[in-house]
Amino acid sequence: MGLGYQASGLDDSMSDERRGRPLDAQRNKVIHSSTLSLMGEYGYDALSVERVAKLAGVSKATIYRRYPNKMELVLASLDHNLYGLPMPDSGTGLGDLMQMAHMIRTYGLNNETRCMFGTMMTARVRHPELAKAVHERIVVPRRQRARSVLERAVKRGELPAETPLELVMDMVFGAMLVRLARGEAVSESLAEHLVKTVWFGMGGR
Amino acid sequence: MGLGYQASGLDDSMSDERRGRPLDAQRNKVIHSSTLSLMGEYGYDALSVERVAKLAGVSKATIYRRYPNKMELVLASLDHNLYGLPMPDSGTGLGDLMQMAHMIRTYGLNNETRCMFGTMMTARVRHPELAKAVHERIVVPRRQRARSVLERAVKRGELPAETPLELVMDMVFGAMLVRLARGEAVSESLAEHLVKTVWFGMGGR
DNA sequence: TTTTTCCGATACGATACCGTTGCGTTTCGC
DNA sequence: GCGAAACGCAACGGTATCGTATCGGAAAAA
Repeated sequence: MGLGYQASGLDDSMSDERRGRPLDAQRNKVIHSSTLSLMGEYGYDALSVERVAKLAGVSKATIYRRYPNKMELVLASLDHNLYGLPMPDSGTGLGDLMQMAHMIRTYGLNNETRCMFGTMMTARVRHPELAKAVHERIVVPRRQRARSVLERAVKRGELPAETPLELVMDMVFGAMLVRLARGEAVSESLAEHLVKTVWFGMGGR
Repeated sequence: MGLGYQASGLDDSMSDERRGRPLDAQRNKVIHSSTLSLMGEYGYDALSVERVAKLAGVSKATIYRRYPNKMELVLASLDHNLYGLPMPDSGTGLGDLMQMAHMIRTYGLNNETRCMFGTMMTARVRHPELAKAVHERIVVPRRQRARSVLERAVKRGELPAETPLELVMDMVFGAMLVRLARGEAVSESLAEHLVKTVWFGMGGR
């Protein structure tokens, strides 16, 4: 993408040919995680570089030595702190979908997700590149995984070939998200009901 | 509640006993609509009173003469600019649900909705009263209407008595919302597919 | 008519944040 | 060790915003 800070030698894969003391990789991590943590608490607008520095126990100059501005700091943090995405494999499509719903319910319904999604929605007009980045680096991978799972179900003949898979995922995640937005819990039985409604409503078996 | 500006005589229902020139009701309207318009464009954080004043063609002092601070301005604007909520009545529960989905699709999938919902999500930690206000004054009335429609369908025997009506609404609106968040359109046929999936998945007839 | 209050304009202080810079110190490659 | 660059600290200029205050003029109640 040609981001400025990469030209400064931050790129991991390339050998650092600068002479003096190198950037401390340990500090990169704490900066990234602090940034994401505050993003999940405040959202982009109310996130300040000073707070990131304080939380990370790092000087502000140390941050600006790595990234030219706040936006690049956030974008880089999004890149470097992606958790793993385990592929469910219960043997049946319905079981897989249920497992994914369970994972969302367990790990995805928290302040971070709500704030990150809220930021993505609010930012679309004023900070389109931020919205795009959150979408590409957080939303897309998860949707891609879900799509793979559902495509497998179609191949198995558990779902009709013409099933709009996008809609399946939108219904499951969307329903959970609006409850998260309202601050309401998603019980295990509700999640189960949700998945079954979508699955059988789509003609699954 | 004891809001400051009500003590200043802004309360509509009570007779204004102050002596001099009264507040211009015409200016109230333009201030409220300007506030909501900018809320739908920027979100709460990036909303500035100066911008509201400029858009409304009004002095900043005129705003602060009415509301003690930015938060009260936004809360009051949310109160005073609620559009009507027509009740669908197509004769069948499925038709009603379809009509509601159509209304959301036509009037609800825009920048304002996205930004307002995003603000509600992002604000929940730092501005809980704002999130609560958006919820109570925008979300709740719409959900109440949807619930009434679905309860009628249950009474008619078109939906099982034990149907979790909350979930029905969450699925329909949630699926549309996540598409809105991603900036993707909701076609007429997709909305139809969505509603039918929920309806028949829930055991409707 | 008198008095009270609104209104627009404008300036103001306070605060917060961005991004930059300088300095003395520390760490690392060579 | 030497030199180069990172690091923490701190200060800075610039900008934006909040909320207050002051002013002259206009409007409307009393």
